[in-house]
Amino acid sequence: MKKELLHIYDRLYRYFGPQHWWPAESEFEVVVGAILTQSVSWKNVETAIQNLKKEGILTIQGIADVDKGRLAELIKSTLYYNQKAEKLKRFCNHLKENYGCNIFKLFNKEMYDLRAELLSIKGIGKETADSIILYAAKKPIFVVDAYTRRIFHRLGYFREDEDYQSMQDFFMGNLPPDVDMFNEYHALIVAEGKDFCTSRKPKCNACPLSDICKYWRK
DNA sequence: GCCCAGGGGGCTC
DNA sequence: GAGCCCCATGGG
Repeated sequence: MKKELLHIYDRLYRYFGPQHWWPAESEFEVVVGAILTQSVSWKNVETAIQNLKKEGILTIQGIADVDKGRLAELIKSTLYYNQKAEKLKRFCNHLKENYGCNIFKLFNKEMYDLRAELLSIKGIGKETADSIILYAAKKPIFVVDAYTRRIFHRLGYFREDEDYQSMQDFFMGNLPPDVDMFNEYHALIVAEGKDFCTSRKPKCNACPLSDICKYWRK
């Protein structure tokens, strides 16, 4: 199993090349992006991040202090903007109240303590928490998402409705805990999902995994 | 006009 | 624990 997973990783890496995730200028910007990208394409997030930078409030203090309606306006491109404005404020207030706005004090925690604390903040679920842990805190947790489920279901590893935790356990139980590899693997899965393993009409003939995919047997 | 994109929470049973 | 609904932009 380990060899199979590493083989798939190698295939994707050779095809797509390094993905350079997470595109952000700071650890805090990763967190903001992780919340804003919930159920929306990254393009929409970039617009919002630029707005926050222009406004000069892409800081913990800045978001904690800005008017909630104003914040919602600035991130309007990211869908569910009212809820996301609340989420950003909740996270920043948590950092302000417990860590004096120093995100690294939070990130210094042991990985699973950090995960539990992130999950306790309303608006941060498993995928968002794990993205923060891997891409901002740089600890070796495997991020799972809808693409992961779809691709590995079609490859024959998961059921169509496989739950998050069992998918994460599967990867973490069969791969060495390597931050750089986990970083690339998740990003490569997203690239594969976007370009080939799409939900409606998968482009199987061009897919770098088609010859080992159960879904493509015609 | 439709569908879906780098989800999460809340509610019911 | 599963099954539903809500949130509410932008690109193809």
